[in-house]
Amino acid sequence: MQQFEKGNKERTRRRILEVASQHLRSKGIAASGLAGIMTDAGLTNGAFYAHFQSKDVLVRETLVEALADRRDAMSREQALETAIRDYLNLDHVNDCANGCPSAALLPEIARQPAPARKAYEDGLQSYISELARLLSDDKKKAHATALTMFALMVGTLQIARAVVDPGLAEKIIEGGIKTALKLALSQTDGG
Amino acid sequence: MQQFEKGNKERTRRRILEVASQHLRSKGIAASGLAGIMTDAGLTNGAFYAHFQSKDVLVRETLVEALADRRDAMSREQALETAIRDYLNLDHVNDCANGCPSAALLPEIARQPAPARKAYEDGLQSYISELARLLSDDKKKAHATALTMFALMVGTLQIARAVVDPGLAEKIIEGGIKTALKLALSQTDGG
DNA sequence: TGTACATCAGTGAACGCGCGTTCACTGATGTAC
DNA sequence: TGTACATCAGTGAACGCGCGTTCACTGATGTAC
Repeated sequence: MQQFEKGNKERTRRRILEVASQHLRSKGIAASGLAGIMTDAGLTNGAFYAHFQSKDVLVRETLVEALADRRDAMSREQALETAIRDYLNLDHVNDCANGCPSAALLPEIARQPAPARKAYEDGLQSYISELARLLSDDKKKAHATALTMFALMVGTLQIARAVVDPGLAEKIIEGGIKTALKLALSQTDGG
Repeated sequence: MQQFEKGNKERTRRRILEVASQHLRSKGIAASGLAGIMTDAGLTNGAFYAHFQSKDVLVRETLVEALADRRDAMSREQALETAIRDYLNLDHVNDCANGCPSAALLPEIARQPAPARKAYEDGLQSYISELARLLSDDKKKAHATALTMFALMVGTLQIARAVVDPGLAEKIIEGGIKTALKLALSQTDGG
C-alpha cells in the first residue's frame, strides 16, 4: 500500500466499476474475468471482494451505472434527430466498450438473475423517458413510441456490428436513421 | 458402441448440431460448454472432435444451420402480418432455445472471428430476402426496408426478454407489431 | 465358411488453463493515553 | 512526545471447478483371401 487519503476506497470502487463497464461491454458478461478487470484497474484479484460481494453484484451495479450515464447524456440532448444520430453512427458501431449497454449486452442481460434484470428494466425506463421528452407526442404515447424507436436503434446497431462488410454496416445504419426519424413524424399525426 | 448402420455418423453430427443450437441460443455462446452439449446429445465429450475441428467451427456451423432453418420457415410465410406476428409474440419471448438466433446471440456474434460473422451475414441476407418478398415494394427498396424492419423486431424481442415485468414485455411486443406493420405501409406510398 | 486384419464411431481419463472465491498476511495511517 | 494497538486497503497464494482439447483404447462392423 502507498499513502492514501480518506475516501480513497470509494474512488477505487468507482475505478473498478468503470473498468468493469468497459470489459463487460466489449467482451460480454460471461467472457469477462474478474482477474482481468482488477489488473486493468491497477489492483490484484484479491482486492475485489473488499468492494463487491460477487461477480453478479458487480454486473448489476455496472449496469445501473452505465444506464445512468446514458440517461444523463440523453437528458442533455436537445433535438430528436441529434439524439438519433448520436446513437446510430459508425463511431458507435466501432466502440462497443464505451457505447450503449443494451446494444452490447441485451441477450446476456435477459439471462441474468432477476435482480440484474430488474435493475436493467428500471434504468431502461429512465433512459427511455429522456428519449420520449424529445418527441412531440402526448406524454402517454411518447413513452411507448420512444421504446419502440429504441428497439429499432438497438437492433440496427447490433446488426451493423455483426456483419463483416463495412459498406453493408453503413447502409444498415442509414436505413435505421431514416426509419427512426420517420417513426417520430408518423407518430405526430396520430397514427 | 451399439450396432450402427451406414450414414449413422452424419445423423450423429446433425444431432450434435441440433443440441448445440439449443444450448447456444438459451445459454449464449461463451456460457455453453462442449461437455454439456455432448452429454445432451447422448455422447461423451471425446467424441466431439470426430465431428468438428473446434468449438469455433461448431458455433459457425450452428449459426449457418439455424439461419437456414429460419429462412426456410420465412419462405413458407404468405403474408407480412402473419410473418411479423409469428416473430413478435410471447411464445417466442419465452422460448430462446428454439427461437431466432439473431435475437439470442447478436452481440456475441459480433465478437466472433470473421468466418463466423461472414457466415452470419450471408445467412441473414438470405433470410431478409424472404422477408422482403412479403413487402409490396419495388425489389431494390424492399431489401433495405426488410432489414430495418427486422432490426426493429430483433430489438423488440430482446428488450421484451430482458425486462422482468411480463405486462411491460407484452406492451413492448404489441408496440413492435404495430410499428412493424406501419413501416410496411408507409413504405408502400414511397416515403 | 473361416480367419485375419482394417475401419469406423465412440469411450473416458487426462492435459493445462483460467475461472470465481477465500484467506492469512502486510504495511501505512489513525487513535488512546 | 512516545508507545501500543486498531483499522483500513490491498497483496498474492491457494481452493475446487469446469473449460476446450488430446489421446490411447474398445468393440462392433466391413473386407480380403
